[in-house]
Amino acid sequence: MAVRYASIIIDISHESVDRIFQYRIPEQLQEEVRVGSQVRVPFGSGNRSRKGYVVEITEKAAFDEARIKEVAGLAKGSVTADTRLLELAWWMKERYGSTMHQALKTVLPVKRKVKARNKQVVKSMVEDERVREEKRKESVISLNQEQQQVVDAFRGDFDRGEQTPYLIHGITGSGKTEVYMAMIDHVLASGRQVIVLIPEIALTFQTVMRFYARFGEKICVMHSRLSEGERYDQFDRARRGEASIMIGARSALFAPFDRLGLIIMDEEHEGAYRSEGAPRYHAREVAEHLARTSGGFLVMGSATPSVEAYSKAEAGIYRLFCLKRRAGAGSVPASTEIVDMRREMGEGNKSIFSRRLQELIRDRLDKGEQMMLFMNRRGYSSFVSCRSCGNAIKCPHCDVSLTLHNNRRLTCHYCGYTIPLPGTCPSCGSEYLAGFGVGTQKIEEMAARMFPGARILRMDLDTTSRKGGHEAILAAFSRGDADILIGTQMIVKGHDFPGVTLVGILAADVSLYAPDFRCVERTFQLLVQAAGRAGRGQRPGIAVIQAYIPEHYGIQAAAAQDYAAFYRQEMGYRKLMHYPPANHMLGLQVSGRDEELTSHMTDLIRDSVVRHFGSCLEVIGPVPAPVYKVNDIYRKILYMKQENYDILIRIRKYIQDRWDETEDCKKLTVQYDFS
DNA sequence: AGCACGCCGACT
DNA sequence: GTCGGCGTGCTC
Repeated sequence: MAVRYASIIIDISHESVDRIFQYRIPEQLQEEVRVGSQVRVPFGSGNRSRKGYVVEITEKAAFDEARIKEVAGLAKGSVTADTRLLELAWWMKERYGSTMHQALKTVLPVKRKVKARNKQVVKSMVEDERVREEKRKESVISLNQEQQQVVDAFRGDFDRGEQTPYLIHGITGSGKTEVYMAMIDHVLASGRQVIVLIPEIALTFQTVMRFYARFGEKICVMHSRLSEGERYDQFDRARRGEASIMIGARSALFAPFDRLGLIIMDEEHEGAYRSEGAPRYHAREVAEHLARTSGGFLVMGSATPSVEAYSKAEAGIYRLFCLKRRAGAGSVPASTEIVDMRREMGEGNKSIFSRRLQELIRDRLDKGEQMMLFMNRRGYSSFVSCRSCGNAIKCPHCDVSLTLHNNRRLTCHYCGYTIPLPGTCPSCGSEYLAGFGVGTQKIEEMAARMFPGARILRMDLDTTSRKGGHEAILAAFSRGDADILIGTQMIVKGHDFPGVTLVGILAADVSLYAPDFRCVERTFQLLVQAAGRAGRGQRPGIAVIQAYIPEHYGIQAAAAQDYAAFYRQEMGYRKLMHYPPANHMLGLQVSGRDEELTSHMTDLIRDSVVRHFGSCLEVIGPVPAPVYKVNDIYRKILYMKQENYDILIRIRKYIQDRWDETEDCKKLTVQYDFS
C-alpha cells in the first residue's frame, strides 16, 4: 500500500500556525487515523508533542518528503464537536467540489484574535428579569389539535431514535413556530442541543426575541452582520455548553454542539439557503447529512415547500405533515382575486393600477386601513432606450441594460457602474430617449398622483441601503405612519402587519419567464407569501393579483392558494424537461476575462465529458450564462443531467482532476452547482 | 504559541 | 573571548 499522509491542523490558538501541516501515517496507525481524528504529532524544532486534527488524507506529499515527520499516535479524548465539523468539511468538499481550505473556512469559526472579547450580543437583549418572566408565560401558547398532532408524533419518533426528517407544510399563520418551540422543549429536556435555521431576511430582532422570551440565555445567535469576534464568541458559548440552541442563517449549521439532537429549518424553500461562495452547498442537504451522522432529527417547515422537498415527502423520504388552519383566533386566510391586465388595457385603462385595485385602495384609505403594493424584482428594472435607433443603454462591463434611478442616474445592478442620464443617445446622438418598464419609484410617483393625501412609504434597494433603513421603514409602517407600503420582495418576507387588509401584486407574471427552471416555483412562492400578508389581524384581507397571462398555472394555483395543484403541474413540467427533482443536474460555469479561452475550455470539458460519460448522461451546452458578461468577465455554462447524484459527483471529480493539470486553469474560474 | 537563530552590550 | 538581551521567523 502506498504511503499515506495526513493533513493536520495543530491545536494552538494562534493565527500563524492556523494552517495545514502534513505528517506521514505510520503502518500501525493506518486503520485508526481518519479525517476528523485527533492525533499527537511532534511539532517544531523541539519536536514537542502537540494535539492535531486530521482534516484530509492524501497519497501525495505537498512538501519536501525528507522533512515530513510521522504521526506519533492517537490523542485521548472521545469524538468531539470539532471532529464532527471536520468530517462535515470533508464531506462538503467531496460533494460540492471546493478545496479543503474553503470547506474548513465555512465550517470552522475564525480563531479569536488574541484578546478583544465582548459578550454583548445576547446580553444587549437582556431586559429586566421580571419582564422576561412575564414574556415567558405569554410565550407558551397552548397548541391546537393540528399542531399537537405533529408534536406528539415528533416526541414518539425522537424518543425511539427514528430519523426520518419531517416536512411541515403549514399555511401562513398556522403557528409553525409554536410547533418548533414545543419540539425544542422536548429535545432540551433530553439533554441534547438544537440548531434553528431561519433565512437571513427573516432573522429580525423580533424573531430572535421570540425565542429569547421562551428560552432565555440558552440561545445564541449567528448572522452575517456579526463581526468575526462576535461570531467566535457565539460559537464558543455553544462549544462550552453555555448555550444549547443556535439560531441563525446558514452558518448556524456549524455550531460546535457535541450532542446535537434537532435541526429546525424554517422557510425551507428560501433561496438564501443556497450558498453562493465555494463550497456552493445547500443548507437542506447539509442539514440532512448532519442530522443523519449525528443521530439527530431534521424538521423543515414552509407554507410553500420547494418542489425538491415535497417530492421527497411524496417518495416517503420525508414524513409530511399539514397545518391547514390559522392558529390566531378569528383570523382567516385572505381572499384572492385575479385581474386580467390585457382586458384593462383593452377597455382603456392604461394605468398600472387596475380599476378593481384602485377601488379597493380608495376604500381602504377611507376606512383608514393599511395596504401593501408589491412589485416583483424583474419588473423593478426600468431601462432607457433610444426611440430613434432602438438601442437600450447598456453597461459597458456587463451584459445588461442600465437601470434608471430618480430620473437622473443610470446604474448597473450587477457591477454598480453609474453615469448621469445622458441628454442624447450614445449610439446615434438622437435626443429621443425614453424610459421603459416600471420601477418602484415610478409606482410611488403614480400612486401619489392618483391618491393625493395618501401617506406612502417605499422600500427597495435605494431606500434601505443606509444602515438600519430596512428596520426603520418597517417600524414606521408598523406604527401606522403610512397607509401604503410599496416595495419589492423584501416587503413580503416574514413581516407581520396586522393592520394590512389589502395586498396588491402589480405584475404577477413578470418573473414567470426568467431563464431558470425554478422561475415558476419562485413566482408561485412569492405570490402565496404576498397574499399571506393580507388580513393577518381580525379584519378580513384581500389580495389582488394583476397579471398579463392570468391563465398560467403558477398564477392560478397561487390565487387559489392551492399548493397541490401547483405541485402537480410543476412536477409534470420538471419530468418532461428532465429538470430536478425529476433528475439531478450539475451546472458547471467557466468564467474568465479572455472570451475566446473561456469558450474554448468549456468546449474541451464538454467533449471530454461526452467521451467518457456520454452514454449515461444528458449534456446541454455550453451556453452563455443568462448574463453573459459581468464586470468584464465572460461566463459559459454546461449542464449535465443524470438520475443518479453519485454519478454527477464522480463527473465533477473527473473534471476537477483533469482541470487542475491544464495550463490555463489559472486564468479561468470553474464553479459547480448541484441540484 | 513556543522555540531557535541572530546580532549587539557587559562580564568572567 | 563569551554569556545573554529579546527581535525575527519558522514550525510539515
